[in-house]
Amino acid sequence: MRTVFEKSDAIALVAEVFRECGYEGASMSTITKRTRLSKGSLYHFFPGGKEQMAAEVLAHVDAWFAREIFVPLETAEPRAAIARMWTAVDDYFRSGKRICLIGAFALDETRDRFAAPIRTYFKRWTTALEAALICDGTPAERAKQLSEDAVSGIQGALVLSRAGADETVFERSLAGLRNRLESRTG
Amino acid sequence: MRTVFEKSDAIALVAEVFRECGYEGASMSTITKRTRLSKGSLYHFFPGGKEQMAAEVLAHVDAWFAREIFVPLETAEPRAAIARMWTAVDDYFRSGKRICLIGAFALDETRDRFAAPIRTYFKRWTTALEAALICDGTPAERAKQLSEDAVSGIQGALVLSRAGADETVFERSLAGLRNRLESRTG
DNA sequence: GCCTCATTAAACCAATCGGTCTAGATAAGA
DNA sequence: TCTTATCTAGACCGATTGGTTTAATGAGGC
Repeated sequence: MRTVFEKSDAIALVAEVFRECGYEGASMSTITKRTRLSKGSLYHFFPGGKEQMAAEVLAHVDAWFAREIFVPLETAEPRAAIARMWTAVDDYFRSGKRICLIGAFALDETRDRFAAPIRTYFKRWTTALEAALICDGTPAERAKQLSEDAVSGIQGALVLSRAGADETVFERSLAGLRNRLESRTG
Repeated sequence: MRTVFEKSDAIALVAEVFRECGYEGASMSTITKRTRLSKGSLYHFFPGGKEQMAAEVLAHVDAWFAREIFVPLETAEPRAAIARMWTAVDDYFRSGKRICLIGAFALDETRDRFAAPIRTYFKRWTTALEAALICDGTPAERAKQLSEDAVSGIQGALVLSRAGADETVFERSLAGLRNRLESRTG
């Protein structure tokens, strides 16, 4: 049997495997099994092998966040953009059931392989949020702290959620972060 | 040449390798190289292999936190115990240069292997902190939220710090979390 | 000084790793 | 319809994986 994929499908499928297993934990055989893509297909789309797969997956994730969150924060009306950010985040991480690939890569030595895209992703997120807060009238110093708190709070909520202490912890944390951001903004 | 180790040394050394590489990323050859322990020694101390190493490392980390943080929160005077927690955390994570092994394990499928100790660690931390806050006069609902915020905030700060966006982000985040906890407590 | 036994070093193993290659299937253009 | 270029399946490769075994080492009790 032969099933034909497009590269964009392949990226999304491979992304999910990296998200679930991490870079080292995702072996080629795991990837072929879970994506149903054969090695032939994978090496056709990604001649650079596993490293290229991960690099393109990171770029794909970054592009999603840029489009849905960073650009709005950078260009749209601050309050609307921030509100949109919260719903996009909750949506993307499926209420804590899905983790942040880039955050996970940052924790172990995988970071060394992809240092630049990882740093850039977080830097752009905090900077964009900070700018939106300032634009909305928050003092610069406070805006910086609030934006870092929000982004790092999201990452922490994902860890706690995945740790399985509580099913509802992600939603609750997100609501708390959102509240804190809004009450200092308005 | 022959160097003799004790098991407790072995656990601490192996822990550092898991922390840096993650469970899957830490191959036996990586572990032998970085710890300078031969396979013979490792399998002598941990007949159950890599899985037993990780299990004992998790127990070792949990014991440290229990002794230095959880038990004080559960039994000592709340304010002193909370103050002690912050210094212990900053110390343990070396100002963000070291990550939380248990948090990292929670993110990928390694979690499925060690679900119970991972869940217990975070549950005990949040519960102990919550109890200390209540004991100090914080309303129950608020105490729950504050304790979750603090623990997840620490995990998030470690992610951001390792992502390398900023050298000082961990200290700054920790100070912010501490402030928030104290201002609502006092 | 001599045993004893916990501990170590390193050769060794099957299984799996990431990666290559080839033969065949198939869609699209001429 | 025939050709061509793209894509897929899976056998195959050497290297590395987690794990086992065996012989040697050496500290501590006698």
